[in-house]
Amino acid sequence: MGTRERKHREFVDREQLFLQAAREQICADGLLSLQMAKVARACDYATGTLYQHFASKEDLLVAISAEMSETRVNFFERVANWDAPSRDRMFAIAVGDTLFAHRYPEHFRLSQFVFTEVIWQAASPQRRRHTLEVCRPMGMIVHDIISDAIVSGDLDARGRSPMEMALGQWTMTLGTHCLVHAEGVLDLYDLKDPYRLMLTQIQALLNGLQWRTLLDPFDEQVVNEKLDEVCTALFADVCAEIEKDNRNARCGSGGKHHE
Amino acid sequence: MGTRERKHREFVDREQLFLQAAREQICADGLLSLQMAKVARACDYATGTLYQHFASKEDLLVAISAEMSETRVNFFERVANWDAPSRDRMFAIAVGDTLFAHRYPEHFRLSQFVFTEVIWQAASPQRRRHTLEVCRPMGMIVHDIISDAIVSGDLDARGRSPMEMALGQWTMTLGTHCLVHAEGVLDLYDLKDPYRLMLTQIQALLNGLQWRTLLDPFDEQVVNEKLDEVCTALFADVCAEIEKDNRNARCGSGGKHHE
DNA sequence: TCATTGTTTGAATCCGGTTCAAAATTCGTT
DNA sequence: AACGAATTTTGAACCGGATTCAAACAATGA
Repeated sequence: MGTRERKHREFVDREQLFLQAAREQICADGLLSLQMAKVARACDYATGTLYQHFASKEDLLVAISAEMSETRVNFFERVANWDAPSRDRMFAIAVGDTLFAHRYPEHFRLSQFVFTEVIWQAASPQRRRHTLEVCRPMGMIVHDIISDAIVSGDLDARGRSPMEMALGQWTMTLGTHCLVHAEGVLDLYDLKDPYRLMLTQIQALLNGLQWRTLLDPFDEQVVNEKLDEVCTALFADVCAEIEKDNRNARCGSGGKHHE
Repeated sequence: MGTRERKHREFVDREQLFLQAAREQICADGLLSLQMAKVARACDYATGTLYQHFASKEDLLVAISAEMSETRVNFFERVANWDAPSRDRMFAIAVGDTLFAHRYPEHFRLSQFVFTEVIWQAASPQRRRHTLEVCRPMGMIVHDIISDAIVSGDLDARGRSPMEMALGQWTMTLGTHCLVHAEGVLDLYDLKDPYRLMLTQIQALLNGLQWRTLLDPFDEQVVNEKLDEVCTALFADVCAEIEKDNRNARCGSGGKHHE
């Protein structure tokens, strides 16, 4: 009998509904003023029902972050399936992440908050485990790119494991996301367009790792060509949406920005 | 008459007292369970008095972070006054930060939380301004190192501003701090000793930027020598304290760790 | 000494997350 | 269809803790 399955599907759908509503509220009024009761109300359910799905407010926040991460993983997968030199794919990972950041500006803000001890520890252990599981493929894809690079001779890891080699680029992108969301910090030194600057620094890093083929990271022309190549080959749709959004500011999926 | 000054000094002292007590509570019970009333109580003042100093709980957290940052600035200053090649000084900045992270393990956890939109926006504008002001010298010191590098010919910035050149290392250290505090993430790929790995990646980055004199970032020997040089020349005291703490785990300034 | 101004106090208020007993619904059985 | 057990939903009550603010207190100065 399919009654158990139907129940389960309905449950999943409702969870989706809650997540969606919560995301919209965050986009509309900011992380600050997300309220459990409002989320439930918006979906025409009682507060208690919301708690059938999420052990706490923190748990809900982590769940949203995990869901967004699935989309992010999709960006990584595009790169994984791209037939291009290993170094270009590694670079494409970074480019994808900057596009993702543009397309879903709330994601890294939320993610930064969610990985904070206070929030992370207040989420349920299952939720934490699931979230890490969702994120794992991103690392694995990078891992595989580096393995390819090593076997193909593009990179000499000198006995380092692939993830050890990845750490520089990983932390650089992560740090850039942080910096972008740390209001006022970039202004201190009046830095513009941090993501573009990051891509230059990443090219420099890849050079420093002797990842073939080397290129001149300070040649705007060259880096822009690489960038465009990635955008058209892998992220044409995303770039188009970003273009569109530039007129018609949106966020997550629908709803107007708060202040 | 010095009565106004005395008043003011007492006020500053009391603020210090509150900050100290709050720091201790965070160390003892975690960020999670910091309570305004408890902090006031611990200092034998009423809750309201605490609110004379800090507009809100968030404001207090940001204030703690700013105070810790002053210590961090001191680490940067040691490097600023060090007579060594520009590249070694740039590297020393990163080393200093890893030592700082070891010495004050709570700082970056707090800092990550504090720069979160939710907390940052809930602090008073004055507090935010002051905090940024406290942090500014760190950037300026790095700025000056890079300027030196450029004029001395160690580095060709190719028209980039010093801070643009700094961004790679900056984000890499920042990202590493984030990663270290994102519980479970490093375990996913079973990465050990992220700070040490970061130093290797930074050397690779500096090579990629063509910052003279180049060295082999994968030669453990070479990097360790650089590392030791910085530790003995600039951070002997800190390293000694870290040694000591390794036996006798402490935090901030006194008080036992929570769970 | 007394009025004025400024500071401290902590009980009362407020807010929103969380709970849970009651109400509603579902489901299997007769 | 009717019944009752099991499950789900409901939302008002509960609770913890941040924040406020009127009253008490202390300092200043005329």
